Amino acid sequence: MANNNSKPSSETGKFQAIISHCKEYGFIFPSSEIYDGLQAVYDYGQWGSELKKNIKDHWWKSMTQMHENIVGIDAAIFMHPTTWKASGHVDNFSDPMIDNKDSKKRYRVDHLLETYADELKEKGETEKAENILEQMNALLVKDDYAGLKQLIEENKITCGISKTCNWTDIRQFNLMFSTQLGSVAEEANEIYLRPETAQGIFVNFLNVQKTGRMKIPFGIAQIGKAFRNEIVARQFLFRMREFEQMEMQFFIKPGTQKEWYEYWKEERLKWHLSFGTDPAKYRFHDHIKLAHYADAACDIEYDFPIGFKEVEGIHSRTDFDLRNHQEYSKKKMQYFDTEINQNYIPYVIETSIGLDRTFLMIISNSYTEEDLSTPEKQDSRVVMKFPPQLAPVKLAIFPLVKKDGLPEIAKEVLNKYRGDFKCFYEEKDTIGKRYRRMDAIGAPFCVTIDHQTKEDNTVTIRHRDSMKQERIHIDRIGEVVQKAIRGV
RNA sequence: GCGGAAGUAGCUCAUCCGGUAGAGCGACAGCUUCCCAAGCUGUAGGUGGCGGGUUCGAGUCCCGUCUUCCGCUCCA
Repeated sequence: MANNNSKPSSETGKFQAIISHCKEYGFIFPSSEIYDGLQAVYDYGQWGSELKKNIKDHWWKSMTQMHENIVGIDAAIFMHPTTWKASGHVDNFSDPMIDNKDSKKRYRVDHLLETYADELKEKGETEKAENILEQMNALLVKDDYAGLKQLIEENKITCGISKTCNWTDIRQFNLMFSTQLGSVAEEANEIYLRPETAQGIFVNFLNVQKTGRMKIPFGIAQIGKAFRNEIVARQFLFRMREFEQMEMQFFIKPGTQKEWYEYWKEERLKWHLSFGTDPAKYRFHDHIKLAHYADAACDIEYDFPIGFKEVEGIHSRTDFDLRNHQEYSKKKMQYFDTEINQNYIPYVIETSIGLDRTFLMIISNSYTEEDLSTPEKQDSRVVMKFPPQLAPVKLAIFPLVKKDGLPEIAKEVLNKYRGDFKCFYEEKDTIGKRYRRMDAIGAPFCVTIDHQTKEDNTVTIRHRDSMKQERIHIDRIGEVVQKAIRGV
């Protein structure tokens, strides 16, 4: 899979340009920037937060409003610590790592030893290989890092690059952030900030099923923050330590997971394409190596300026989570299916999309630099071609000049529509400058009130993408805008 | 975490061999302007990432530190 993701430098230049644009026009700021920022944490600015909210609303509606068998919840970020034992996050996401001092390469300790064991097996030394793996597992269970290092050194396991056995001490990288619950330090319990929102759904499975009288198959959707201590968190919004997920867990009858997995794959891709994006910008990536909880998994990848990257994951999670919660909590996580007169633990298909990644996807897909030069004059513009439904500002309202009563009429228009959708009023600078500023934040429409408006109640409405203008009656503005923002 | 590069006004950058910072764009106020940025006038913005050292004197030299970018490594 080596380098099919790499992009020419002009494309990484585009990524830089997008990052700059996001900061310059109030979409994204580095977190606590006045203190030099905080690595891999970002804040959403005045237009970014509008865009983000619009994406959320659109997803939420497509799940809970457009499906009668999907409901939403909003579970807390703090959860009982046992949740993460049951989910496997405590044991499966704290990998010991080791670095070779000469090549500076970093390895997962278990991978390093397993590779060595495989080599031994190839040479026919099966017994020795098994022995090493046995020792490794025993040491891993005890978190005996000194012992693991010793095991590596005793066997003279070398780095593939440097061919030396010059290793650092073993260090552990924890996926989850922890904090203390309880006001007195000594009595406080260590709890985690959730690394995924899904568990909030699983622990509420029975509550929702019973109080909502839900019948399988049904889904529970949730939007919320999650936190992960990534080893390397970079690439702008793509890999953040604090991020937001939009997840839906779909509970189904065991044995039907194949069909439902395929169904949701298709359904989710349709959602993405509903933005009018070029289908060639998307691809599925099927997982060969599956996470500990899945029996099938794929990603929907989008062709970012930095290459095809995962935006959404669709996982067939089996009954792993509910079964484990049943075990740890001693509460029956079962559903009585009246059709077959039987109890069972439902299987689950998960769709999990990164909100921040979706945001970055929409931004990347919308960001356009246009050369508008004519023989007489050099000209260019940057325009965010957002789907109108997602645009942070729907309508900009300008008086052509700020006199002759034009601002008064413009403000009447503003007051008429500001309750229906986000409007922006501006009366300074030349009309051209104002148009271009609106292009930069992606407002799909600008209306301009001019002297003719006073005579016949018509205004010009200017379309963002084509820059075309048309003259319409002042009472038709709302209808034109509404039609566009319904049409995603 | 490692290697490389960089950090000067909101943005892009300049300041030659150390002598207490300057431009364009932008912003703001006003003028002009009857529909697509770069007409006119004026104003405000920098303890040169931060800390220390050398020096009569440091944005400029040295050390440390933080942050960002590129590459490597790792991954729900």
